[in-house]
Amino acid sequence: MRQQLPDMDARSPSDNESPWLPFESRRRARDEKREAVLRTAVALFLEQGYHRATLNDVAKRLNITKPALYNYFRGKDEILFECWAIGNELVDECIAETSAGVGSGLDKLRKLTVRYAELMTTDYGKSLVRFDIRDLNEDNRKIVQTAKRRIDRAFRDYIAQGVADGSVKPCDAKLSAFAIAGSLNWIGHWFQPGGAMTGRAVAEEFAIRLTEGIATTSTRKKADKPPRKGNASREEQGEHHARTAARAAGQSKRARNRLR
Amino acid sequence: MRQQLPDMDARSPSDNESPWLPFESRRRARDEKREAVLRTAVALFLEQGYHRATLNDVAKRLNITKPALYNYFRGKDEILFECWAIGNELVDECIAETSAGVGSGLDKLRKLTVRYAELMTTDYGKSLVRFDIRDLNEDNRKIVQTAKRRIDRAFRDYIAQGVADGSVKPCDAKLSAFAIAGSLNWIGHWFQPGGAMTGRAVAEEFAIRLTEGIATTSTRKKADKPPRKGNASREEQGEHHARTAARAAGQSKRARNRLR
DNA sequence: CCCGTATATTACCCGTGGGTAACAAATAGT
DNA sequence: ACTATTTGTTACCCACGGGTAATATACGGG
Repeated sequence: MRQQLPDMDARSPSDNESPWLPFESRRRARDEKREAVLRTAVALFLEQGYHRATLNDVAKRLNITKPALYNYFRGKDEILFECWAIGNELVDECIAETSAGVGSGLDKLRKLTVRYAELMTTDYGKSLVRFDIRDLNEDNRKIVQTAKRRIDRAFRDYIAQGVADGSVKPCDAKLSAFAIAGSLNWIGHWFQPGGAMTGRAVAEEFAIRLTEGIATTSTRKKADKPPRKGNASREEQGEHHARTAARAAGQSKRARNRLR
Repeated sequence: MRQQLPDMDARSPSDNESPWLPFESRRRARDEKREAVLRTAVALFLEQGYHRATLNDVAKRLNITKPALYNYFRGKDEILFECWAIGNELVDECIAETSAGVGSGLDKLRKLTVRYAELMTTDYGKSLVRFDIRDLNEDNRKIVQTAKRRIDRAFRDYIAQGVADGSVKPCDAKLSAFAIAGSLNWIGHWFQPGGAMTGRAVAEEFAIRLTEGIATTSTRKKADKPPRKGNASREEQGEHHARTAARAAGQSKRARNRLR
């Protein structure tokens, strides 16, 4: 009786994909649905704010009803935490990649800055800085706090390393890290896709701007030509999607938070 | 019957002053109480977050009960807005003072940066960046958005002015302003009084650090000696308190938001 | 001394939204 | 086909907190 026109849903195979087509054909992999919930939730939490966004809103956007969400999560705060956790995995990958690479302290600082900045233009990245830690339960709050310290440590270590190898002017690593990370975190508050600049463009601009104050070498090597259409940046975009896919596949640990 | 021991309250004349001594002697200037509500509310909203902090909490901390708050405010969101408005007045004063002064674009940018940074270490300053605009009604939200644009404009104008007069390297004023203001705004998220550095110390460090990247002249003139005990900085502290007092007295416009 | 106004209290309303219970439909295995 | 399991649904509970009504207390002016 509620068989509303299937044409409406067949119109877009990967539009803003919800695995739950209105009522029928809801056979699908569990984890796929779980991730769909998180995608929708993080978007809604960012749009409306965690407290204004209700679970009914989340469910409605997925063509299901609120109690169905409880098949995948214990409650609202767990959804919040899982959204954050995905963002955190992405940050961890940034740090891991950067640390694995070669280069001076300044090089690594810049590399991390670019990656982190671009992450801040995505939903899961924003969740790292716009969600309120106090909405989590005791355990998860501790996890988040520890992770935040880890990120801060990464910035600080690269700066200290740069001071040691001469690529960075002598400075207070702690304060410099706060200054840089703060500026990057703030991106998560104002960036909106669809604006004048892409996330990648913003990231590259910020990386230069934020590090040129403490670098010993001048940053002004190339002219101000916009880095559009460079095959290098195109390649990196591909890499980005590869990373996202890899994360989706390798969510190993969190994936078995299942209970039932 | 509820005459709880007056010793407990007589112990501290200016401790964490609430004009409502437990039950008696509640004759006091109206505006003084109104401001006390705001002081308490902003502190609580920052501690707990706006949605977790209840009006009962606010009232309890003032030794009164929830409905009494409605003698001074129409509702919770108006309290939030008024807290924000005080912070905004303080910012406006920073901008006005800076614009009134003399100096190059870089000088002004630095001056504003110092003042703004220090403001971010205070409760009312934090309210500017930690309160969620979406908790306000339509009208107030517009006011806040306009004010935010004004602040951004100030940073941008000083940078552009600096580029024009040669004190600032040629750069995209918009992005540079975002980078600087973002870093400063983030102070409001991590600074806690009682830490290793005072608000003023953080402010001065950030002002140097954030502007040295775009300045044409090197910032490294004086050594790293902490600027304590300088008569100039002492004078500025005095000036700061004078400003605070002036604001308390001259809240002219908002003060007659009275209705009844 | 009495009354009006301001300001506080107690008692209450009620919308909201997270969470649960009971039940139904689809799926997979045998 | 029959049944167990998964995964939905509908209907409900109830704690919480913003907001209001009715009322009491203090103060200030005639």
